[in-house]
Amino acid sequence: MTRSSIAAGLPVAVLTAQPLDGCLDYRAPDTGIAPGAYVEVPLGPRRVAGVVWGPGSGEWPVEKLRAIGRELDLPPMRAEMRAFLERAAAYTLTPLPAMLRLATRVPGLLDGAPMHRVLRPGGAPPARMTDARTRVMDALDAFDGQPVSAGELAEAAGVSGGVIRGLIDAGTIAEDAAPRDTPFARLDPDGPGLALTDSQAEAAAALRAKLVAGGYGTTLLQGVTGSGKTEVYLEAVAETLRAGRQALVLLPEIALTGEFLARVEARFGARPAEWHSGVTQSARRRCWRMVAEGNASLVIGARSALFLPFQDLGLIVVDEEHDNAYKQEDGVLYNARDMAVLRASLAGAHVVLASATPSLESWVNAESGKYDRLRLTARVGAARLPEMQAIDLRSQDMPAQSWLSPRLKAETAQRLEAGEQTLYFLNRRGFAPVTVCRACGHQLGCHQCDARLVEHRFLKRLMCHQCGETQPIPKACPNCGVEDRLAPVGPGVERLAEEAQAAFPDARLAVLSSDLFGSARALKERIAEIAEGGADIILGTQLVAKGHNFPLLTLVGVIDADLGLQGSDLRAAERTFQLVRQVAGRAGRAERPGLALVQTLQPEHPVIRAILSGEEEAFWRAEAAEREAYGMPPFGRMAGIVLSGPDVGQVFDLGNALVRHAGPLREIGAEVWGPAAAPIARVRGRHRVRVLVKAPKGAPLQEALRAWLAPVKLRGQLRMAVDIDPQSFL
DNA sequence: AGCACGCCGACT
DNA sequence: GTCGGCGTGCTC
Repeated sequence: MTRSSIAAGLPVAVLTAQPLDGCLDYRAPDTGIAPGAYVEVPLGPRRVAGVVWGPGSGEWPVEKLRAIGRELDLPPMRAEMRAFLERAAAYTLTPLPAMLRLATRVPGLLDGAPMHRVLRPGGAPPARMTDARTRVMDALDAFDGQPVSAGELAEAAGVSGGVIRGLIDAGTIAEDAAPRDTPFARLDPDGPGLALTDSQAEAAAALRAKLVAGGYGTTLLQGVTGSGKTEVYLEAVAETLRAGRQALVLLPEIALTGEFLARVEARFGARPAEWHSGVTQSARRRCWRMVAEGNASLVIGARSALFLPFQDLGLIVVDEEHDNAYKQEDGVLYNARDMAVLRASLAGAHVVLASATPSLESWVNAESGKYDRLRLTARVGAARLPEMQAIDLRSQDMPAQSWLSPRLKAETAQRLEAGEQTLYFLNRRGFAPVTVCRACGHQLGCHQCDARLVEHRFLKRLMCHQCGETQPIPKACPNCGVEDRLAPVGPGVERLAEEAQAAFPDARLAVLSSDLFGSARALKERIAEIAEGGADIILGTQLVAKGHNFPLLTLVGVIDADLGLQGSDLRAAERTFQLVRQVAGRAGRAERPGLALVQTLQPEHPVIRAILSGEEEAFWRAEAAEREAYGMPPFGRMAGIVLSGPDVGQVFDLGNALVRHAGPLREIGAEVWGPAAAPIARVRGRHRVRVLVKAPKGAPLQEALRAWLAPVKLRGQLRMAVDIDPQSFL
């Protein structure tokens, strides 16, 4: 029993993942119990998992307390992890139990470590030795004490299960129970890495020095596409492994993990643990338990891996840190990049934020010295940054409903001639974004959501990109009933493919769009095929902006650079800049120089100019100045309150009531806007309304929000979600 | 989250 | 009469 242990019979606060406001009090078992212990507790008619959070509140009469069921056979949750969950809950205004749920979302937590039977020599010789039996015993010897199941042994010896069974019955082979989940293979930090360039080696040395010094710190690893950021931060991982600590690498997209795992395996000689939505239940259980026991030294994962029970976390890498996939948009609303920094600061770990085009938040933190910064300015090997040029669409002679300019087509023809690849980037899935009736002008929309229906010609259906629902393409206009007058308007990648195929009939085309692949695996395979030359022209949505290597690619055409610049969203410029830069970075990664052509109607726009000139710092400075002028993040703080319900009037009434009683917000000098229709105004029949709050930097925003929202009672179907640091704030 | 309680419509 | 729809409320 440790010093902080709670003695037998005293009230104990236990946190469960049930959607309550906080802990419940239970009676400590006869042995006493220490904070952090994983326990099973009775709750109503059920038994649920929980974590001992500390001494009980004492608010519940002691005689009414129920006893803790039992302590689970798991290493206790560390104090720093409990602190992390509390701080994350307070920051995101999430109830603590919901936070715990993220940290205990693993199959079979209550079941204990699953066991299976393993075999070892039993000593007793069989009455009769046969040829098959000899092979089995030889095979068993070859396993040399490693746990082996009956099935594995039968396969190794080339015999049927019956032979093994006979030997077990004879006592020649003995059975033991052993945990089914085994430790991950030790990773060799000194395995063969790629040779580093001078600037890579310099950056790696700087990171190693920080890790050796120990303690919390955050480094922005800012390197142009193709500069080899991965190899640099893998050196930081190596240093963490040398110190015997655990490392976590977060990736924005699970489609990227395959390529990445292969790289890690080449560098460290074994596969690391994996944690994301594509991992099977049993692999998930093994990962969680091994991380908790310190038997997994490196985890490659999606944002939720941040909540794994690391014992000694030394390093978190957030790759492509600007990617908005790090922002969880439903359930608990958190930004994994920010939570990584929080967790590391509590664990005494280092954070590496890697990106070619950092988020403005991280860039500002590096400028102000809050984060360290390492730059990689040169591409590895012969690869050079592509030349970037604008194509002013106003000066190009193009027929209606066509999107490939003569200039872009001419360059493409040259690449086809030379056997090189071309990529057309258009961030629009489907065939056409709008379907309009030529008779009455009606635009086909989703009846569930306020979104237009997008024609998908491959599927031969109309799809709502909000709720994913599809329907056949109608013959008659649902508004005026006139037949055969529905026409697609505007381009999607599928339509662009049609135009490209017409222009280059002999070219092999590949369309890369998330909706065309049933699984991450299928997508991965297709990308590998294309990288090896399986296509001449690649047509892609933003999917292609994320870290895939196409060595034969020498020309990138950005079909519509203006797409992201519309609207008044302050983040739109940042996103466009990041996306176009990342896509352009795909060109000329091997020995051949690349060219990126950016089609635009506004070549004089500051964002387009920054993209073309490569004056990245100028772009960030200009963006930062603009945000500062408006008091926008990161120079001010924002929160969005999203209200939803089936009755639009009710939802607005609640919004108006909130705004009328915004006293606690005014007290901290915050501004309140709204209520207004949320950026996605209707989803699956639920109307969404948003109230935006903007507070000065340093104001106690969460505290004020709590005071403001505490009295709100949600009636009926009404729901409320608080989004701290929303991604869009138009 | 589950699971019970409770209060109104269409059946034996 | 009662079987069952799911709105509301509770779990130490």
